[in-house]
Amino acid sequence: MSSVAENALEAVPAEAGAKRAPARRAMQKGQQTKAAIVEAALGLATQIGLEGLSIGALAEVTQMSKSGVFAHFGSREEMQISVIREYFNRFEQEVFYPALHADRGLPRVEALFGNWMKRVAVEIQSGCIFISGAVEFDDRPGPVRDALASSVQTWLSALYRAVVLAKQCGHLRPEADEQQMAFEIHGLILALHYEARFLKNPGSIERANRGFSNILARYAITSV
Amino acid sequence: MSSVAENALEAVPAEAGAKRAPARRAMQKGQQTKAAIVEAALGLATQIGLEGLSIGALAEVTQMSKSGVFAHFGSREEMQISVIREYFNRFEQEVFYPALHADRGLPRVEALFGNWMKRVAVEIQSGCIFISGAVEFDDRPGPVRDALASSVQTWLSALYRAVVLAKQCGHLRPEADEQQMAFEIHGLILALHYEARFLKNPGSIERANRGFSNILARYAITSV
DNA sequence: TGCAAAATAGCACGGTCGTTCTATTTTGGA
DNA sequence: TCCAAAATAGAACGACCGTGCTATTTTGCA
Repeated sequence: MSSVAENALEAVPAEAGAKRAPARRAMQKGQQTKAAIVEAALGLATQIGLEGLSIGALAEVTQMSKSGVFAHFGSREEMQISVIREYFNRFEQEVFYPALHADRGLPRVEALFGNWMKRVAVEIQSGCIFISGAVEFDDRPGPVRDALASSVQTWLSALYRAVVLAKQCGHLRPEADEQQMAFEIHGLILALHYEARFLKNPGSIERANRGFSNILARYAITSV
Repeated sequence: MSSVAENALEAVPAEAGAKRAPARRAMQKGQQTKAAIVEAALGLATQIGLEGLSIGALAEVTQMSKSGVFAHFGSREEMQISVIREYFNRFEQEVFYPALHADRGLPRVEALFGNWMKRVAVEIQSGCIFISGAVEFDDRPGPVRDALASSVQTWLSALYRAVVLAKQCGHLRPEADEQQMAFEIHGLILALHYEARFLKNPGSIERANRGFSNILARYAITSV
């Protein structure tokens, strides 16, 4: 077995107690509002970053009072963490779970990368919290950084385990280094985001896809 | 010839007029102070980002008054741009120029990457303005973004031209795509910065170096 | 050495920030 | 329908922000 975290993509704990509501009833008014706030915050955060988020701006967008918004979280940090959780959940739904329908091994790795690419292609316009947040919090310890880092690690570990599985299935050369391969894939996504979103270089998406083909050509068994 | 900017690493103009001082005399007091402020600002900006820079914090660090600091720039944006210029100059001195001593072709590409790696290895602790700034300003048009983007483009173009030269020297396979190669190299640097600085994953430097070897193995002529 | 000019300080302004405290309104089960 | 509890609003706070204005100090050539 691998030396990396076994527990997959269910890391982030569920909302700390969750008010002990009678199991499963329709959402209370408060939670609906909170969900709407988080939704709006997510939209803002992808564009201007987690640090750019402010209670005041959020209140304006949601047509509420500052204190009304604030009361749902108790602190700005908790609000940021809620946004990270929501972002992570959507990432999971959009990128990770659908890829599980692909066959174990190389097909699943390709599906993971493909879904990731689809998402990043959209995020060229909207922005990506995992990338902007990493820069904002790489030097700032605290619960927000922890939530962010654990979300990212969970996803990267899932990718890594898919690669390990591919090797176990005999789809990769025996000398292939799984961590190395995951690292190089990560680099392609980051270069795409950087060059397309910041530099606005055209053709970045094609280059990322070609880069992935190159990686496959290096690590995969060519003729089976 | 290539379709990318011909003019190399001397882009950023020299301080707008430069006060028309009688040619070359010892630095006036004001310029010394300004240099000291920029130096301090550079240290702050690499850690907390260009957006994290504040006149007040800068005044505290340099033991000056807010207005004293402010007067040297006239606006916060101009101060940020000064920092970008200084960062670019040092990057040039440290990464680009020394590599010109290497022979044209693959040796020079290797030197560029090697110097870049040396710098990023340090920046795992201190931070990199080209990376954090890209995230902070990818959605914020204006002179700061322009200064940043043009600095980065200048450097990436220099790298690209070195790759083109390598191909012209016959060091690369004829089917090698120079833009593609530069893109993949950029990805390695970004992945290194992300995984080492934010995630604190050990072994990232080695992985970036191995990634570069893999790229060379793909694009370079193996036996000459 | 004197004196204009440059550099720096001090202070105040209007604005935004997160947060707290205290009403007021709304909700939903008994 | 009533009423406690939950949700929301409103106002105020201290802190920091960039910037403009006016002294005051320092500089460096004549």
